[in-house]
Amino acid sequence: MNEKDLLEQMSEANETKITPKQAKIIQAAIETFSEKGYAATSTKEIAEKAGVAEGTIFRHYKTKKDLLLSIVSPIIINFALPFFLEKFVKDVFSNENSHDRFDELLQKLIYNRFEFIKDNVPLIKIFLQEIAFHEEIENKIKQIYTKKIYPRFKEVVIQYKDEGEIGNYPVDTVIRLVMTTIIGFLITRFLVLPNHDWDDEKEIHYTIQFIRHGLKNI
Amino acid sequence: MNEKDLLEQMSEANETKITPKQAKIIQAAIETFSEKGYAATSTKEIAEKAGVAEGTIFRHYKTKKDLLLSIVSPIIINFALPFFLEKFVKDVFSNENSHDRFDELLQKLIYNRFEFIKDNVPLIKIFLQEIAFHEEIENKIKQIYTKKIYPRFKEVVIQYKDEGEIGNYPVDTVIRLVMTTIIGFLITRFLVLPNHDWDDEKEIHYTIQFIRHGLKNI
Amino acid sequence: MNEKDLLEQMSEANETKITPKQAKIIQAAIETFSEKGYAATSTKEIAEKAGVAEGTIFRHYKTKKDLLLSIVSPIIINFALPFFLEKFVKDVFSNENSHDRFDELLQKLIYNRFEFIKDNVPLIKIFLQEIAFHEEIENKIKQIYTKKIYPRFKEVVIQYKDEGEIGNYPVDTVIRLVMTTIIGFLITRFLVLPNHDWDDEKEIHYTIQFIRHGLKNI
Amino acid sequence: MNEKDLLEQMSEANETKITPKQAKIIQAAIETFSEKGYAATSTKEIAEKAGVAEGTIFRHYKTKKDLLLSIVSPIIINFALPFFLEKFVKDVFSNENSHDRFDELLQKLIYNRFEFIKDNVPLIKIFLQEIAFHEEIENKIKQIYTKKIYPRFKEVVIQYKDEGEIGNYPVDTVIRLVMTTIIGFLITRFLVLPNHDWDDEKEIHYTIQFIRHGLKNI
DNA sequence: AATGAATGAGACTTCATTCAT
DNA sequence: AATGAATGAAGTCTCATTCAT
Repeated sequence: MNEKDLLEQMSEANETKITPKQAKIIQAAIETFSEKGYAATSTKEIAEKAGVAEGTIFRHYKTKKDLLLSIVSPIIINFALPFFLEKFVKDVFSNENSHDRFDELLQKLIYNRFEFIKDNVPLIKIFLQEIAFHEEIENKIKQIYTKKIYPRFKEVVIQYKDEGEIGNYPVDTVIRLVMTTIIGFLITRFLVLPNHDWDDEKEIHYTIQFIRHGLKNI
Repeated sequence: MNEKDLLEQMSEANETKITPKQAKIIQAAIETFSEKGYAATSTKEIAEKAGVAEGTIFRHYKTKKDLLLSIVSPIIINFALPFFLEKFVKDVFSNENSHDRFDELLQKLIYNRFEFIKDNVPLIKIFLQEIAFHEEIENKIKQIYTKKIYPRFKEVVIQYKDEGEIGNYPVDTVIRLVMTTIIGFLITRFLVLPNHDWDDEKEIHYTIQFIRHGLKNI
Repeated sequence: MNEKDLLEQMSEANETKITPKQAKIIQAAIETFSEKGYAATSTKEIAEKAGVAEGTIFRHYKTKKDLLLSIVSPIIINFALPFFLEKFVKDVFSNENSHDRFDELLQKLIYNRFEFIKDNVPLIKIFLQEIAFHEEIENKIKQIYTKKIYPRFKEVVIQYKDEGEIGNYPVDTVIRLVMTTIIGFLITRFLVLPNHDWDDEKEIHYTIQFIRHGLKNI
Repeated sequence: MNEKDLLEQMSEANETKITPKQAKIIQAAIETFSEKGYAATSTKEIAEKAGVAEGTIFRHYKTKKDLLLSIVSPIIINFALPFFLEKFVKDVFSNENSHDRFDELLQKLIYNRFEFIKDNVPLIKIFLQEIAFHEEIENKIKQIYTKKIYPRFKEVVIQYKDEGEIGNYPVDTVIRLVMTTIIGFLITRFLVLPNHDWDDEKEIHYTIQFIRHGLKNI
């Protein structure tokens, strides 16, 4: 059910089929926005990189900002995707051994988002740069966070606190610490030092261990 | 000794005394860059907000970018300030009880940076936004990190590993996890949710506990 | 006889039967040109208002200006229509009582044009706006005026001067005063104050009286 | 007293002294707007004709429309100028012979406006073209008409009706007929047939006679 | 030191028109 | 006949920077 909601939200752009030139425009825009930032990118530049007349951009997107939003909006939803799925919460309670389940959850969460970001580095870059300056983006993310991500996260954290996997931290603090650590890792990995010689599996393993030990009461 | 180096580096602007108009320009630039981003801010806007003629800006700063750098450069150094001080490392080894010393170090580190950011939110905002697009800034920070911050941090981590305060993580991973957690907290606290009702002391306490437990071997 | 000439001139468009889409285009064009002026109206806007694709307009009219002329040309002829008819002059001399005849003529003239304009306000608006900027329109109207309207008008005025209904004004001055007063009334009535609470019959009556007394010698 | 009001209203633009380049821009804009119409005139064209960089136009006028309004607004007031003066009404009642006074009034009115238009043909052209499309202009003229011109005109007409110079027409009809005739003459003289070989004095004389006889009861 | 008029390059956007479908 | 994607020229406007005062 929720998945349908998702698809509806996502396919605003898809309803009108994308022409090849339009695809090239999007491609070029992502590249350039990501490299130079939205404000410092000219539509002329995008047009040239896309091999299209400048006017063509404005056939498909009323304004330059429209183009930005049509690029950024989908990632917000896609990034939050796992939290939309019923499975997410169910999975958490499926295994008998709570300890292993927590481990598994963190692993899934990280690997999932890891793969997603890996395939969308430029988009993530644009997204992170532009949240600060466009209310539309900020609002959308806030809405998705408070309505979808936060409540599910909370449920799960409370469950693990009850089972003793998480120590006596306030729920919100737990969420903050977990998200901060995961997002921090991903940003370091893909944006700050993408060219560093990473052993991803090991690094993810350490990160999970860090979180799990960090949250445990002694 | 090092402190003198620092001041020298910092006071490029101070050598020629800052006129009142110039101060207003800097003030206005910080405000506007922070709100709208460097590229989306016009010098006209800065001039208006500063109550100055457009030309006056260019009397003090050759280009708009010059103005940006004159604002951003000092924060890089200031943020790294504690690591420049000899005291930093010495302190680490002063206390007999290694456990308490580690706690104290983390506390000092966080409180220090906490106060600094608290007083410089708009500057930090500008800084974070613009590293991505200006090589000058990126290079400066990389240089300071690799020459000043990283080596000291490494020394300390190794010491605590020897003393058993930190478990069997690779040094670089430890540094990453610690920095990520601290910076993540500060960004959440001051940029993502500045208006949230924070109990700073408690939150800092939890964050330190999280780091310490997270790094410990079981 | 003359009427046939007229129709021929008018039905340039009619020869190729007007399709429903074309009719909608004309309708939309009249509306928009009249509201915003020719130069400020975009073909896109016309297409949208007509519920037609942009390209469709150019299937029927080679250029935007073609569309304008196809709209404006007919009104020139239609407005001058009474003067094309033989009847017009004949009527003038038909009645025995010259005084009543003059009255009747003015009445017919005004009522005729009154009804015509009433049914074509937007077209008249376009026409008046665009004469100033399009030589084609200006030339067409000048030609019709000098060849059809002016000579007939002159004949009539001379006749009434002979009969003593019009005083010792130069013929051209008489024509100017009469046209000015009639056109002035119609423009005031339909363009300047269309929403005023007009008692049309009375107002026309006064206007005729004004003209007749104004032209009479004392 | 009223004259001061007038000057205040007029000198909005004059408060900030006009630079030579700005004067050239206004000059060029009047010429081009008058020839091709506002919408069909490009700022580039104005800049070229003025010998100025295109950007200079926008230093002085925020938008192209601003430029138009700064040109058109003064003529509205200037055209209505006589009606602002106390003298206007006083004069009307000064002469003992009401017949001569009415004649004199019409003469003054026409000659006054005649000279004004003679010196401002392009401006009048712009004004007439653009009232239809810009609410700002329409509102301003409506306001001045209803507050300044109409009430004075009414006073005068009533007075002359009392004295028997004007017959049994409704006041509003009288005003309409007089204005229509005068404005109609001026437009014919300067806009419709400016190159005709006019004997202005004679034509004005006839026009006045036409109005006076037209308004008189028999 | 400060001003603000002026600039030319270039920004985003609109437009009439064409053309393959 | 009709569409609508695509275009390139042109339109309005913004911008960082210069320079005479």
